[in-house]
Amino acid sequence: MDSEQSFLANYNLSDYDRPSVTADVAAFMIRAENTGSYRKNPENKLLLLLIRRGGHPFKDMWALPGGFLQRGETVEQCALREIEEETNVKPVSILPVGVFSQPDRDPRGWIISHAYASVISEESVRQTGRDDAADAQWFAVSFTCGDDGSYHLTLSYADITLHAVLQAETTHFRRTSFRIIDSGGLAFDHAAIIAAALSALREEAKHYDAIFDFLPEKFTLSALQRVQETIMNVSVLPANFRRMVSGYVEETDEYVRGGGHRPAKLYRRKAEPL
Amino acid sequence: MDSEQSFLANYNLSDYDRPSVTADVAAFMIRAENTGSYRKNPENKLLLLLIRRGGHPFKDMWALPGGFLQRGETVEQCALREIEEETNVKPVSILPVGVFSQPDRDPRGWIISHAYASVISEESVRQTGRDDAADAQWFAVSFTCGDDGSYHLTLSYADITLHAVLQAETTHFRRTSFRIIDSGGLAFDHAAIIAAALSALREEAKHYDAIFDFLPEKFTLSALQRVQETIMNVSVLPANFRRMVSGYVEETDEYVRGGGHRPAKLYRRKAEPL
DNA sequence: CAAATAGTGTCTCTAAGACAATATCAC
DNA sequence: GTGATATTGTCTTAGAGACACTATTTG
Repeated sequence: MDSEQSFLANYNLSDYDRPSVTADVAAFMIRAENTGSYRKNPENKLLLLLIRRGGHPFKDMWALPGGFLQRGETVEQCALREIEEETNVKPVSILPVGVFSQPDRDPRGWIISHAYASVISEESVRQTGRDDAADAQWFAVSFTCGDDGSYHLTLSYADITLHAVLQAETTHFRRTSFRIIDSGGLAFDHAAIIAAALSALREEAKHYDAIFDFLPEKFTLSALQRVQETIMNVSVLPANFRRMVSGYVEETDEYVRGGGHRPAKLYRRKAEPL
Repeated sequence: MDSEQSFLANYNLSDYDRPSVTADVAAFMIRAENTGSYRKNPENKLLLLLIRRGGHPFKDMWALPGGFLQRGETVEQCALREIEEETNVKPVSILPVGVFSQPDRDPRGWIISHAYASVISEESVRQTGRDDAADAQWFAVSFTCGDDGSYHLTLSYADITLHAVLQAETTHFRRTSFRIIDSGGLAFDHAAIIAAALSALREEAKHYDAIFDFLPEKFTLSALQRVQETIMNVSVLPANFRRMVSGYVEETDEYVRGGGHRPAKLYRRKAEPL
């Protein structure tokens, strides 16, 4: 009968078969683009960061940023590290999306991926983000649901357009997973990961939880509403939106002037929603 | 410049440092225990399956069933396999709870765990489950929240009582994780996994989504209500509960008699809630 | 009949959606 | 003034919680 200490001294994990473990991150940002008129408010575009693969497999195709889990870090820390390495920006928040472990999902071998969605504010990218790497680009996102449970994911940057088609499948506990019909030129199973990340992001936005991280500390309520509408892809009446978020924000005494219309009060996220 | 084929032929994943990967499952069951009176309905007990560890580390302590991911299966399939190996019952449903990857969580080394909650019906355990293994037992669960965000998890079976204390910590996106204050004699970080699984189960039960899996195909609405109340640890007025689940169930033409009171109609889960 | 559960009806309150109306700026 | 957004108020409707009431069985 041996002690725990001697057991552990003789224990060798490498006796067992092990997969490689990665974290892949769908990093989202919203860019406010000015309209022609000095009166009108800017229009929002939802953007997703993609990396052009330099090597095999899926060479020259676009993929989510990600990388292998390193010893001494958690999977979440790995995801944060990867996104920071790629953008030089610390994401405001990170959200677990799911584990992708189909044995054949990676032609290199047995690799399971932990998917995360992360939110990056435009402000932080302007301040510290490098936009110089040609292999990393922000793609405009369109994600629409057909009436038969099919989803269309369109990612576009300059003259590049990736169009993926997915089929939503409801698993237990009304969770949905996405089966790839057409990867649209995205590497690995990343089309399905992106779809899952967008669904997770929308689920959070429902409760006004992901939307603040896209904006600077102080914001107008209409800017917050545009973020909400950009993510959810539906529009809300301003009066109702104000009432609904009123519990999550607090006034400041500052205003935004110069818009050719009534100045808007700046708000701040309230620490304690209730 | 080499082709993708030759790249993959020379690619060797074992060049990289890899963790071991496990799935751990919190399997829940509800047992209806008859009261003394012939009139009264049975009382429900929420049960959790624990395994007494036969070897180091944490020898002789209680732990969640689980095991290493095998080549060729997904993490979810691994969780299902582990719970089926242990109980001889195929769980009705399985729910991802989180990934636990703190580097020091397992004294054997670098092991990351994928936690699942699963629901098993009492009926299926009575039919095919072996209850003979002395190292696998169903523990009665009590999980209560203090007013300061501390949680008390009490697991009891016969004369064994495990009492763990945890601190809830709200991470981003109002997800809560649990920090172990006192493991209460549970192995590894399983106290935190169990707390997370119970929280996830309650979250599902809010939408009447996990509760059907505890019951046989046909059930009375009051039995369904007792399941809901057992999981959520709150009581509801019968009239309101009936109205709220009315969209999720459909009538059968069968009745349960012999209860010393008005017979109850049996219901069935409705396939399409809306 | 008594005790217990099964099942229905209805009141109130709140929250969400729709919409009307006013306020305030820059040009 | 005009065109745009900012902001407030109110009407209606749907759903949740509370509660009163009826129905039905078995010892």
